[in-house]
Amino acid sequence: MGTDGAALSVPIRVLVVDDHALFRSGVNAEIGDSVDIVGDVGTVDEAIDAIRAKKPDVVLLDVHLPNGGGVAILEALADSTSNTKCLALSVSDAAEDVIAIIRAGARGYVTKTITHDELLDAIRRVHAGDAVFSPRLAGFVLDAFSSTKPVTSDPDLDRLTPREQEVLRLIARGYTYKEVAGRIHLSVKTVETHVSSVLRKLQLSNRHELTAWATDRRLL
Amino acid sequence: MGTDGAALSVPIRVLVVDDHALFRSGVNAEIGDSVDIVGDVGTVDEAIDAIRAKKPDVVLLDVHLPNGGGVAILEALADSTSNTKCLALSVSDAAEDVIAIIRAGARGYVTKTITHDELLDAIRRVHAGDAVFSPRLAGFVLDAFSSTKPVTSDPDLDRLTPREQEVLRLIARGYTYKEVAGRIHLSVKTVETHVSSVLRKLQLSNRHELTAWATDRRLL
DNA sequence: CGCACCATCGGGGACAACCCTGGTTGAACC
DNA sequence: GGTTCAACCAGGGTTGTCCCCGATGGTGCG
Repeated sequence: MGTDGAALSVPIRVLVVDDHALFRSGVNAEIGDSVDIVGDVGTVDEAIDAIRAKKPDVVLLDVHLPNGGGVAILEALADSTSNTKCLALSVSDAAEDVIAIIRAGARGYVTKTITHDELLDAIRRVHAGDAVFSPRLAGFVLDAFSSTKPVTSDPDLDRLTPREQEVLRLIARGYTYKEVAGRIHLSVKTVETHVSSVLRKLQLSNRHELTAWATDRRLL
Repeated sequence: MGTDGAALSVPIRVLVVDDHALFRSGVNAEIGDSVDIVGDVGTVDEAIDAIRAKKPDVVLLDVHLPNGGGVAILEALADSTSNTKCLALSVSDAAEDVIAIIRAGARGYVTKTITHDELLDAIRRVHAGDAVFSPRLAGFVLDAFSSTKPVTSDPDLDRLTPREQEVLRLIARGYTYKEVAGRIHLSVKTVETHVSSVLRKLQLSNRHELTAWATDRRLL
């Protein structure tokens, strides 16, 4: 069914980016009949130029390239308004590779162990706006995204008394001492005392660092 | 092939959470032969209790429930060390629903238009550690993840002179006037002047709002 | 050339932030 | 009953923030 689907409508215009010429010609031979391969290049700079010039529908993008890798290409094109989709294609199944290139804007990530039909399907789905991942890899992105390091028992935070934590939260949100005092019915001087001991206990020097500290731990 | 794959090995233990009893019995009838449905519940509290007690392999989780929805269940279980996977199952295909529940820790999201076989496949893949999405929905997560809304031509930002933007960046990072002055070799008074005009042009009242404004636009 | 705008710098003042040294109360613990 | 600690409050001082008023040069423009 692979070839038919593409041949019926306008074929998808694909650019292949990989620093190994043999691999590029392999891709060309495998899927060249089913999609319109508008070019194949081997360097970051060539890729950027080719994407700007030919505006392919989908870029088949190798992750590991000299001079910055696929991420460099995606970042260079981040501001362009084209609707070119990028599908990362790599031998690596390492979480950091996947996360880096997805964060840079790729719409999918498949390993080079993929079959002919699966690759065609992936290209079509990316072109249609879906995200495509080899089975295990999607989990990496979710792990990074859901960012669930609750750190329920934060040793630093535990050293603060309940009242100090309460004040900390309000200060980190940008309220002045006076506003905090009014909000939890204290005197300004008491708020100052609490903030001082919070700063001392956390080894911070001012409320700006405190805000950064709090946002780091997501206690807002 | 659906039934065979499950019957061969130990069947996957599934808990169904949905506030509509009819839907629960529908799921039960559809896939009860292929997986081991260890319970079906209709409220957040029941779900939390049931997950703790029965430790299912996969929770089929409705997104929209009274008292907090599926997100509340995921958050309540975030600290538990079980390896129960949650697959969100919803009528909604809204980006905010998808992002919220994935951020809370769900490992997949499919709409209720799914077919019998697709649902079984989704359950198996989630159980195996993959992430599963209905076609269009994965893109929502990637959009939220790659956080690439540079807003290169921000009209507000353009109204600032280059020097003002430079000072803005440093102030937003928490440096004091004195530190900014030392860093770009100006007098403190000049820094004050620049900050004042930045605050005036952006209609902000203090540096806390400025920090919030800057982080909003990711100019750090 | 006058004019607007930018960048640089200053004085003075009001207020907020931060630190220090105190104090009182109440609850918990030995 | 003495100790310890959280929570509350106060005075006084230094520094930082933000605003007002000004000033000087440089640049580009009609």
